[in-house]
Amino acid sequence: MAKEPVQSKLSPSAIRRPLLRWFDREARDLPWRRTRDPYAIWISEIMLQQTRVQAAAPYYERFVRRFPTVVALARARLDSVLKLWEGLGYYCRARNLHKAAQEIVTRFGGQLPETRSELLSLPGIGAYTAGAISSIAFGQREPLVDGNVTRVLCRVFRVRGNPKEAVVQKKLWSLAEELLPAARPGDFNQALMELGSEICLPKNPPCEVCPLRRTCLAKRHGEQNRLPARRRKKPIPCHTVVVGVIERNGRVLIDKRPSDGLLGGLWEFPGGKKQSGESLEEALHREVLEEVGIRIRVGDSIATVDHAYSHFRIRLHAFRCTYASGTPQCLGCDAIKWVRPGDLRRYAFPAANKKIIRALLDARQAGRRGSQ
DNA sequence: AACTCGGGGCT
DNA sequence: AGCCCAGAGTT
Repeated sequence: MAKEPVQSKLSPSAIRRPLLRWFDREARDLPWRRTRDPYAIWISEIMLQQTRVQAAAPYYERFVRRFPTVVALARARLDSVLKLWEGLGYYCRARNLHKAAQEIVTRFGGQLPETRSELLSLPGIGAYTAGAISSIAFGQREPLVDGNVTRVLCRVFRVRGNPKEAVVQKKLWSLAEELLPAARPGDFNQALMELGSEICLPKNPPCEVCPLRRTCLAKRHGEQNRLPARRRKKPIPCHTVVVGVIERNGRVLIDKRPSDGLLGGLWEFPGGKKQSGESLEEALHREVLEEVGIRIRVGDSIATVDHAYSHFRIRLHAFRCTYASGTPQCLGCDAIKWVRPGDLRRYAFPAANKKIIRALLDARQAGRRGSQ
């Protein structure tokens, strides 16, 4: 007995033809669509993981200009890769990219592998990215499912389960595979994502201009705003964080975060989470002593910054401090350094720290003007 | 299956 | 104040 198709109600060609025709007419002119270099396409796909096109585009341009080949990236220092990645988020992507480049040199002679399974063996390349590179860069008939494709398929085929569940995921991948044509698989995959990004929006999609308006089952049932099924999210905690810009002899102290974990490999000002019952100043004394082993004097506030991460948020208080006593040592970090404020730009900092740096340099500039 | 891991733009 | 984004890796 032959295996039954996952969804036989809609014929593949009823979706392929209008979708590809629409894509040929409406596809955005994106930087990574102007190249056929698998290396460049790989870079773009890593940058686009959980990241909007508009956010990734300028990073992509800078990155491929600075590191034009696999070999150039493999030879680069990780710190310079992180500096180029600064502000883009999910910094493990930069570490995996660097490591994968070195593996491509040693295992594949510097050429990106073409098969899905070989691509999957590289760090930072999962199911989606393996499908994207093999189909877009190498023209192979490999499906992909991302957030956009999930929304499109859940609506067109009226899939009502929670897309986070494994059984629903499996169904979506099966649908994507069945729809995929042998000709132009890369364009078809991009067309599905483009539709999710431009027409099949999360809320109030403009179905009347959608190329799939005649086949979409969600539209037929008026359920396009209820699919895909929403998952409830837990409330996220808010932490109070305090950091010190510690000055000594015209330099400030920064430390490098451990390479694994949150914001790994980036630099920051010493500090940490305030505990309940503790004042901001007490917390700062304690955290600085625990992290870099010195005693400080706490001065004026520089800035207070609210910042949201994926699964928690912080209110960050930054204080101007001066060194008091003790020898700086690397207790809860990978490295420490005294740097001139003007050299802070050379180091990769998290976004919340960048806001502090800006406030710091602005105040410094104002001080100079005032003294003249 | 549930967590961890950023940052920004839109509603 | 959530929601979502061309997801991957770990537990």
